[in-house]
Amino acid sequence: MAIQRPKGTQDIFPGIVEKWHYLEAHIRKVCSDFGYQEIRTPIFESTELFQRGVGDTTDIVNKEMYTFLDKGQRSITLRPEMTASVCRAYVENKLYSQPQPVKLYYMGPMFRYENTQAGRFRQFHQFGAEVLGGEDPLVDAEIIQVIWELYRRIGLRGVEVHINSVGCPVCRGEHRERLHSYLQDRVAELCQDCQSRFERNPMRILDCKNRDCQRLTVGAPTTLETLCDDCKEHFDKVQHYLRILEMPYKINPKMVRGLDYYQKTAFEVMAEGIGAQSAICGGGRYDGLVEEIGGPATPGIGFAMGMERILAVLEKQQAGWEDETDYKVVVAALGETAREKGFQLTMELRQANISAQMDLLGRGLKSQMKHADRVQARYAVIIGEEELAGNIAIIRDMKLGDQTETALESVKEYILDQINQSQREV
RNA sequence: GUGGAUGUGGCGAAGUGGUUAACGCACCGGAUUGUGGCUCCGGCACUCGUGGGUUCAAGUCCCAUCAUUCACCCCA
Repeated sequence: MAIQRPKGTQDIFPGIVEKWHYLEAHIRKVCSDFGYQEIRTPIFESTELFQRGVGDTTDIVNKEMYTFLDKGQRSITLRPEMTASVCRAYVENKLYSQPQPVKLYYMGPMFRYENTQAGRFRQFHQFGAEVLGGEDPLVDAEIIQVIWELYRRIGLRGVEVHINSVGCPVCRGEHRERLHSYLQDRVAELCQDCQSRFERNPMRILDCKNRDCQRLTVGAPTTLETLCDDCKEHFDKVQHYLRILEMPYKINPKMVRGLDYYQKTAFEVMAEGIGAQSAICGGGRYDGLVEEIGGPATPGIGFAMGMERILAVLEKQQAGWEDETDYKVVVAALGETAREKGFQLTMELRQANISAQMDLLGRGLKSQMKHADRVQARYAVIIGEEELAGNIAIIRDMKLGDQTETALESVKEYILDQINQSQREV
């Protein structure tokens, strides 16, 4: 049997790749408008980075990493997310000595060994942004605004922003105690996962999807109820700023994100109509992370969004992307000498930034014309023996169906004129 | 890791045990020996996912296996 692509990966080819270009272009523009600069980091890193950065209790580290030993017996992992990498790069390159905060964004493939389903892949793409060195709640509001503004520009509708505060090391202890005593008597009724969470990371029991667990946590203390003064003020201010920007959001006290490094603000964006995996973006504040991986104490916040999922929502809405008006030219030449002339002409057109193609298979005129139609060429330039003898070419407007003759050396000028004219009409 | 669904030519899709496995689209060629989009004609299946089994006979039944897909967990 022929070799096929690994499970959970995809080939993106013409017809679809244009949608990626569309999304990527908007992402770059929004980031640029907000003053974020692109960072590119390695696709693989030391396994230890993710173990420490993402957290040992997470599913990502426990069961989803692509980890292998390289020939030097180093444990290497294909990045499952990029926040840890960005923080590593920040520390390693001493970006903390540059003007703060450092505002970065990235796009690229991530890898997680999971079973696939709608909206879930083993190699998928994320766009994300991170702000390092800024602890003001205004930073939180700005970064959420980046997300919202992108969605506004690409016309994404039907999404909800959920926010929450999961507290900080100061107030987590109290929450943990109160949650423990609340659930103490009913631990046995929790699902298996939550029974182990009870000791390791009880907070996450709150957003367990198991029905029994949801029932048991109906009146359970949320992190919001136990926020320390600092966290509470921070959360209030984030909301205040979001309101100033007239950004709609919902407070979801039970949203506790799966990664260990989050504290204070956490947020998630949900979409409908793309299957069970409805989270299109997630993020939060991670003030202890940079220190955790060996850097100076540095506040940080960021998000990541799944580009496949964004495209899925756009597809669902049938929201398009602008058609690029591309004036393609196909040069149809017959006979060796004409083909040589045509080849030169094709090059000239391309040098003038006109998309031009020529038959490469030595086909007959009919086939070449048919091909010109198939590739939706606006103009066909026909050069045969007769034209060659008269040093002319036929220029056929494929859309209007009429054609004229012009001197061989003025073909380029003629087509440029035509293009200019029709652009003025539009 | 767990559960369900599916697996016929490039794509979509008939086929409910029995001659050379429909059809549509796409692709290639021809009908005007130099001109597209419509029409007509023709071309394009050495594994019906793979391997076993049942049967005189299997794409059609059974088993296994692989793949795809949806869902659970979790996440983007």
